[in-house]
Amino acid sequence: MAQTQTFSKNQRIVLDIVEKAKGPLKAYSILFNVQKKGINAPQQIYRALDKLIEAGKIHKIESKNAFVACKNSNCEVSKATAFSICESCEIVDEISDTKLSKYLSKFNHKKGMKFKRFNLEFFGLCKKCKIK
Amino acid sequence: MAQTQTFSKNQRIVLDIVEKAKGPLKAYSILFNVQKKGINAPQQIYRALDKLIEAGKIHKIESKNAFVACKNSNCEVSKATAFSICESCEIVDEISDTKLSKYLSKFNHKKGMKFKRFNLEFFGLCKKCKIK
DNA sequence: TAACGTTTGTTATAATATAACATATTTTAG
DNA sequence: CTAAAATATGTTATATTATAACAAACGTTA
Repeated sequence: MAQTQTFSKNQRIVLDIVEKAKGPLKAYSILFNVQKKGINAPQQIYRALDKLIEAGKIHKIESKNAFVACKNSNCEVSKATAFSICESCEIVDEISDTKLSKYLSKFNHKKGMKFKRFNLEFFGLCKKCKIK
Repeated sequence: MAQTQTFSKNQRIVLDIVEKAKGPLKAYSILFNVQKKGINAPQQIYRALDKLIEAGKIHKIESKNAFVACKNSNCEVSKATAFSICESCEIVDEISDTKLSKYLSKFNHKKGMKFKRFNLEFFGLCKKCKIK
């Protein structure tokens, strides 16, 4: 069941910025965006991001050290994420493909490791950048 | 055909360290390890790593900012990588599963993006850490 | 209301990565 | 062979990303 989560002031401010952004945001770019709202230090951003990631509201694009809002409204805990990243324009899309997600969630390592979480990042050229 | 690649002095030094390591190494830990060999600056490490990654000899574990030697001798260009990472002891294994690799290589985004490369990172607890 | 957990604010610093420039070395082509 | 081009090196400085540590405020809840 989709539990409505309650966030603190700073957490709401950060989530709001990331949700309104067109693409992934870097932590320090979030910081510059919220300085007028009284947030002054990186710590405050990273702390909020940590909680929001835990809650599945935000994902980290590891290869870019950047953060995006979760597009899958049902993705309460970010334990199965996949993204497509254009190497040219750097546009990032969250992939929500049930088959892919199921396939990977079922995947188990030979060496007896049971996976709790995965992150998949695809790289290529998006439609627009292919043409150029 | 497996083309034998030739590497420069610094590239060989860095590759050697990473290949001999038991697990992923951080760039600065590589640096400290090679200072006796006359490499003094991070630049030199990062430059060597870049080339080695391009050549598929080394992969970057994005979620850890660390580098491992490629275990798949046939993986000349690192365009399809998958790793299992223990969240407790941080041990990292390169997964070489032909089916998985084929499945993901064939995967295409709805939005017309053709993928050239992917990186997949699974997280969980390894056998040893599950017991503890 | 006291005790506890969580969030905030703040200063400082650690860790990761790149810029820029001067040389040197290796490779390629004429 | 040799000039030009490409690749690699060495070096200093700096940018970027992230965490440590501590004090104070807030908010539950027992």
